[in-house]
Amino acid sequence: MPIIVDKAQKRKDIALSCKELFITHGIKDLTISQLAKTAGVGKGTMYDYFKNKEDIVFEVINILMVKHNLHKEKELSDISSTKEKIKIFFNFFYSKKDESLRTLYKEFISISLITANEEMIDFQTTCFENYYQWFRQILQEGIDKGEIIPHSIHFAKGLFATGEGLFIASVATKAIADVEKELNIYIDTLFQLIEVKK
Amino acid sequence: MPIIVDKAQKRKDIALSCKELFITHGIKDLTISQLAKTAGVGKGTMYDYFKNKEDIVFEVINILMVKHNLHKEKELSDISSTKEKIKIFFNFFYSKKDESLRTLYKEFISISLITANEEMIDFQTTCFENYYQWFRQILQEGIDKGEIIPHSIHFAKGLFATGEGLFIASVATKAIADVEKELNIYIDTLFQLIEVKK
Amino acid sequence: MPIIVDKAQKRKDIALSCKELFITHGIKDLTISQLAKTAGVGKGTMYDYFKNKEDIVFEVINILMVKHNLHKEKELSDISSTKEKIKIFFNFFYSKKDESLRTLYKEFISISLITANEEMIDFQTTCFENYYQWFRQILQEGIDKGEIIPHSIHFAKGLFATGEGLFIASVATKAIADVEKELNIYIDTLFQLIEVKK
Amino acid sequence: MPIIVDKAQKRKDIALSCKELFITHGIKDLTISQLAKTAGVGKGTMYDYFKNKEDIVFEVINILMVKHNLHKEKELSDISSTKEKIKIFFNFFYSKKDESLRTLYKEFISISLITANEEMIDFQTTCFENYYQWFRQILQEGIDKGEIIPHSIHFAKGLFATGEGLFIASVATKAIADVEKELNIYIDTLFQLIEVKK
DNA sequence: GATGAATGAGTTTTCATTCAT
DNA sequence: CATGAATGAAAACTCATTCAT
Repeated sequence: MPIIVDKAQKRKDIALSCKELFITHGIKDLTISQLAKTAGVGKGTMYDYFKNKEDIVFEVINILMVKHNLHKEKELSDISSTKEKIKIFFNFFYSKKDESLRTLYKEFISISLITANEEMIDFQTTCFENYYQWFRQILQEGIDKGEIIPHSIHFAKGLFATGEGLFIASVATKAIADVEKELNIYIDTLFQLIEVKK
Repeated sequence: MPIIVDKAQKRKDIALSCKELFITHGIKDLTISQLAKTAGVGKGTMYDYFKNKEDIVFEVINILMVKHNLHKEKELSDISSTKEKIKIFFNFFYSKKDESLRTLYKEFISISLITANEEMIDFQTTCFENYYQWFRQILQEGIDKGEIIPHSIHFAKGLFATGEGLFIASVATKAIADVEKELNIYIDTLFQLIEVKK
Repeated sequence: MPIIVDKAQKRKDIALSCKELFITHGIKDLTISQLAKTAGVGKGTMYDYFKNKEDIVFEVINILMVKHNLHKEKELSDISSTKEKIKIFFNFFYSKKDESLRTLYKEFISISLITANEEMIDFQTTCFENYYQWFRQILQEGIDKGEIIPHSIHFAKGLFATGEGLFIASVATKAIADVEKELNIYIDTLFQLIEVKK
Repeated sequence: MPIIVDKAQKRKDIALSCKELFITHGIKDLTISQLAKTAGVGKGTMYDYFKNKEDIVFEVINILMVKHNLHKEKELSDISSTKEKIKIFFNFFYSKKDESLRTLYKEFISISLITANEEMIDFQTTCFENYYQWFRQILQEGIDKGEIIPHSIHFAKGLFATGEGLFIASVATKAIADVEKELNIYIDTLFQLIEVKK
């Protein structure tokens, strides 16, 4: 009787074994050989489960993202203030806890910008829309509760973009020394305008 | 007596010869050999003027950026409305005219995120601060003219980040079909809040 | 199940295939490509088994040295005269039979003098000490048999050095037309002094 | 009126300017560019005075050798003991004072063993014969003075070879920790045999 | 199902040498 | 006389991918 392997699970297992290596060594400098050795499988096996190196990164990000989202969802459920929710969301861009995912995310954006294959774009699109919907919902709830003005719903897309833009600037330049501070300034300034004065 | 060459000028000349190739073929897929051939010089000559491939991109971006800035400055001087100025600034992210620089800029961000050498970071920092100051000045002038509320000055950094964030999202995802529209929505929404109602 | 290869054996096999080429063309003028082609393997395979070109030479010398030593040991066992033994030992430096190893050895010394990595030095040290011990033993046996005076034991290190020095001079100059003759003169002169007169 | 340049002198001047660089950086790792810059002349000029890089090394060694020989000759003239003279000669292989020339000499031997062009061989031959004659003369004088036995004249060639052999072994192996000591052991042992007992 | 041995195209980079001025 | 700009051949080395077992 042949051994039946849960392909999807093994794919996840291999990807997770590689996670640490990706975080410590960066994506670019890793070879399939190293990754295979780390995962404790043969090089050929890597190709049974992944199309190529990017595909592995892809899976790792995917796993971490899902985990991160679950966590964030829970975190958000405890918060009632709209502004606070937005801030909670944004702490991905600076919290110590998310450092490894952030490192990976940075590299993933970099790869996405150059080698934009369909799957990557689809994945990034899903992510973006997921977060966009999140913002939409948070803002809508705030509007419904009368916390913020109805108009603020239009900031949903822009808000995420601002976070990502500041994050990238903080990584690629010395102009943003403290992302957290800058994000907070931005959010505070915005909320002074959109909060309903009672 | 030997020929004395204006090194800086020749560097610029070579870089410009490569510009088109970079735009059409992308940075990653070009080899020094191809670039040298295109520039009509030997491979060794390339290494006399540039440290490596990135250094060439660097020079190209630099040249185009300076040119772009000069042009934008002129463009802005004809405009008096603060909101319009911001929009003018942002059309870099979607105007047909800036497409090639944009393509390059995208790849440059990508490289910056991964191979962060000191020079690149410094260049990116200069760019960021340059644009940040621009926004600051535009907003300050608007405030001084009584067009927008004093508080809006705090959006300076965030505004550029929003532009860049939306741009990246537009490149890496399908979620932003029309950057121009999204940017305009964002700016319009924001200005409704910061414009001084008369 | 994958093919499991005896790495050490294959290393030896490849090295031996390259032997002839090294001898006829010299080390310096050979490229990994040529060597790979000669060995009938791919360039990458060469790098699977050897760190670099020097490492291949290293293995070749190693193999030939071991073989040579075994042979010499046998040759020496048939001889009883101390002087004759020394001569037998030295014929490495001129015998027709050892020409190829000698050619390689010459190049190896050359490399050792310039690129002194730890492994090479260790190998050379082992060789030197091996031969030194040989001389020591030969001389000691001669002393024990009453053939030569006890004092001669101090020549052990010097003797090997003299051989090597004359060999190098014979390769690098025209001053030593006939190494065999010079070595014999030296040995004969020395033995006239250290032989116990009966 | 054209400037008349003393070709031979300028050749010497350039070579001497390069001396330090050769000693500190080794021959192999220096480029003509660096040497030209160090000598304060153009690359083209280097080719006016030297055939190639080896030719420069050649000239440097030549100059240093001549200087060294003059010095040694003077040193020897103050000594009367034959044994002491031999030792004085050999201290080239370990004295602190000759370290730079020795470093260069080592590399020169290395080059000679591989790229044996006619001129190098001729130069090495001249050197060898020069030293050989020196030893011959020292020994002959010792014989004439009745210090050492007539037979010792046959050691002339061998003696130099022993020195060189020990030197090379000391550079390429860990087996000769203290060249000075080994050389002295060798000479002392030999002189016990060839000195005329009074 | 799994493996790891084998590959070779492809790229970067160096540097001796030439030669127009 | 002197120069340094320009060259391009040449070499080392990497690594994603294949495939026989």
